[in-house]
Amino acid sequence: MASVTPNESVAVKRRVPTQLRSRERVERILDASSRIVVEKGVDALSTRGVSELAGVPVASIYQYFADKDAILLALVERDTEEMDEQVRTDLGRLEVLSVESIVEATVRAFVTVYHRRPAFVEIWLRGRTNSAVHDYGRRHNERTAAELLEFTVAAGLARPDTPMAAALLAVEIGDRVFQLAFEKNPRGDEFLIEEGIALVTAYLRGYATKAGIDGVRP
Amino acid sequence: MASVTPNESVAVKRRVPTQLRSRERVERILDASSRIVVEKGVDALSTRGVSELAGVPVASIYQYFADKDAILLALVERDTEEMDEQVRTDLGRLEVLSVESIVEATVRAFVTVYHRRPAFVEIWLRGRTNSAVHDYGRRHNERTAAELLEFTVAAGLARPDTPMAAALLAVEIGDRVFQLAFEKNPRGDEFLIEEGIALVTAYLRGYATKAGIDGVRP
Amino acid sequence: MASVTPNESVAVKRRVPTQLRSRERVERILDASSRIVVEKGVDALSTRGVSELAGVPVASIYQYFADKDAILLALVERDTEEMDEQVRTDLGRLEVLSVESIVEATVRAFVTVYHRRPAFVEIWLRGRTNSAVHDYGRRHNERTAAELLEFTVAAGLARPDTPMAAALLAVEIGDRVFQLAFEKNPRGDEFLIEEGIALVTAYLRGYATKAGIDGVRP
Amino acid sequence: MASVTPNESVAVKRRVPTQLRSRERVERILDASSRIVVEKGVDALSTRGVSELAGVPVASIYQYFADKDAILLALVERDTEEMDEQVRTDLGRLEVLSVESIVEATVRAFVTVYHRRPAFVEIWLRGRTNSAVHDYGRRHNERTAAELLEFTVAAGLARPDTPMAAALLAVEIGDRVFQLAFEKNPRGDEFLIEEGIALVTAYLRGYATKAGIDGVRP
DNA sequence: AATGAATGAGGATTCATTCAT
DNA sequence: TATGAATGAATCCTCATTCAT
Repeated sequence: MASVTPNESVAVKRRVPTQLRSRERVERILDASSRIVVEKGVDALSTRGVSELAGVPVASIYQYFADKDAILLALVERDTEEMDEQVRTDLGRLEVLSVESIVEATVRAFVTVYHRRPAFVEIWLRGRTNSAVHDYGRRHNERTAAELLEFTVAAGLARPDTPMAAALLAVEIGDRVFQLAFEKNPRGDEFLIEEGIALVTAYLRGYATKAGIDGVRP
Repeated sequence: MASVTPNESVAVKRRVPTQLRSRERVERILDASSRIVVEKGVDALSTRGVSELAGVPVASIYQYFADKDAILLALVERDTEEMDEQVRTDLGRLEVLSVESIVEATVRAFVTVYHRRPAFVEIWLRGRTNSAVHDYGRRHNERTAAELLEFTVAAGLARPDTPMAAALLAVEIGDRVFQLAFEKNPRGDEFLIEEGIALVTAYLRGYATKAGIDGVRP
Repeated sequence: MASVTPNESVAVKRRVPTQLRSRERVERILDASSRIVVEKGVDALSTRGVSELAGVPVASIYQYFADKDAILLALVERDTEEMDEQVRTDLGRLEVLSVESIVEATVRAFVTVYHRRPAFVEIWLRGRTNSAVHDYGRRHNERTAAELLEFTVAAGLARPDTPMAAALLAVEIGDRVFQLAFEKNPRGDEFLIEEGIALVTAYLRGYATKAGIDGVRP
Repeated sequence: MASVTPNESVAVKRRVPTQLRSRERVERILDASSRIVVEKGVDALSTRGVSELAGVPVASIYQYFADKDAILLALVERDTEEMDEQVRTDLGRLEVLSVESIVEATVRAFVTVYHRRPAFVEIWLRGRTNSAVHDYGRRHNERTAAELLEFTVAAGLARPDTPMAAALLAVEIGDRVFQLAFEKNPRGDEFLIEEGIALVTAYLRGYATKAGIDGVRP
């Protein structure tokens, strides 16, 4: 990228910046895994299958991943990060902060990422039997709930005594709405998503302050 | 080995009506499967394992079940029937019919059966990766939603134009509340169950008639 | 073998007495294993190798043997039994009972079987790293020592207070003499065998009664 | 990263004499291998395991050792040398030279080293399936036997016509006594060791001169 | 109807070694 | 000299299902 003399450039062809090669291969493994998961489900993910689809020897997979679960986990992490980022961004853009606007923005952020990452839908919404993924999902939901709770309490939207379990329930319910909405429709059933927003909002209003219900400027 | 006349010997063979023997063996297979599922999870269900625990040769299992999924399905059906029966009974006993009382009674009926049938919890709430179970679950939820909708509309509690999807969403949300509530606590987390009832009730009120909100005598 | 009518005989062809087929296959598996062990050593024994050589699918091996160790063990047991039988027979034929004649007869019985079973030499004398075989060997040596001790004490050849550990040491030493004698020479180095007999006899004389040294009629 | 002049940087690289670095790394590799062998047995020795424990890249191991067997061999050589040294020293200190005193001193020297080097016990007494180790062991026993024979004949303790095979047998028997004595007891079973000394001594007396039996001043 | 026996296909993971840099 | 990366070949074992009897 920086100043590279032609000579070096030629050299590069022979040296094939090892680290780049690695990263590339990891990506190929993840992409292959992703495709398999999307097309056949989490249970159908096998090292051999990944190896064939990625064009990478089985043994080499173990150079980058400790075991099969690690692949799944990496897949989830990759998308999860993007997801969190999207939520943060979208929440940051809100012009009015209220329980409703926050729920809606969050849900929409999720939907955006689900659209962009079909594998995520498969793993996240359907593949959580795998205990690694399951645990990760549970922990992520807990983290999400905690962050949202903290955020809304700090912003004066949620009552300070709101139980963590309520926040978690809301997140989990949202999760299930997604599961349902993406069940048959890969784009997500719009009616269900809207109802889900309404449902969660209605539930959380029970823990909202007046500001949380009326809305405030950020 | 003892003194048995040939005739008796033959008679004995005929004595036990084949169909009865079959039914008994099917039960043993289901019971064994049930135990395995409860103790080790759906993925650990194997024909060999069932065979050993049930004391029935592997090959014989295929006399009664087309394949492994069929066992799981039969297991679910058995419990599901009991579940529906419980719901019907409990709803029949209600002294006041309202969205709230119906939701509560239904949820409580489910909890009752979950307590009685730990295998059901395992399969129903955790084992739905298996696509046979998953599909059955989805279909059962649809049936349940349809029946509840029909019932409440007929009773004048729900608005006639209530979309089927709303009823289904309510049922599915309830489902997830159970998943969550039984996640760590085998008796079901009471807070979550109560919040779930509140949550679903709040949501369904949006589709209720005045009677549905105020309550009526059955 | 017993009275078989021609008709039955024909039937046999179609039914291929299942049990016979099984036994035959087990033998083939054991023979194949035996060959591999003899030719390449215990560590080279692999399920795949056995499968190929025996012409039996890998999966089928597991029908007869719980795991790889079980094969080795079966191999050892098969030969071990023969070994014990040979010792018993040869001891029974002795015209004079003395420490010397017993040691000699026992050693010679072992040599006889080693000659007949080359695989046994490999497993027994070289392959005892495998812990299953090792343990079996250790236990067998203990049993052998105990039996010989009991026998000689009962016959008034060994002093009643002879410690078990001495008998075991003698057996183990004999074992090592065999290891050494068969190390390079597949027929067993005669000098070493003779010296071994002398050596063990000399050692055991320390625990012998007068009769044990002079010899008695059985 | 800190203030280092180019010259120093180069100097540092040169400062540590490559050969020293090598020797140090070889030691670390051997120490790591030793630990693995002691703790998990010879079969558990893997290049990766050694690499991790020694903090030396797998590939680098191949700079110092041709292959895995070479590591084992080096390990054995290292301890073997110490063993021989100990024997030489202890024999040199004897005040009376006789078959008995020599056997005893030799055995005790071995025991001393076994106590000091648990890895040696593991490899030498248990790990001789590995053919490299096995062969080395055999050769070492032969060398030991030859040296002892030469020494005792020269000292007039053993008859000049004593066959080499007898000396070797004695050494091998001693070897097995050790195997047996250290089998369960990591300190070596004292009864077995004593009996072993008696046993070997008794055997070798058959080849001793009068001086060898009565003893002489060195 | 019942079943012992058989098996193809596939599972994850490990390992010693090589090679390009 | 040193090494990160790569991999072919093997490892043992499990499983759902079929079929001859």
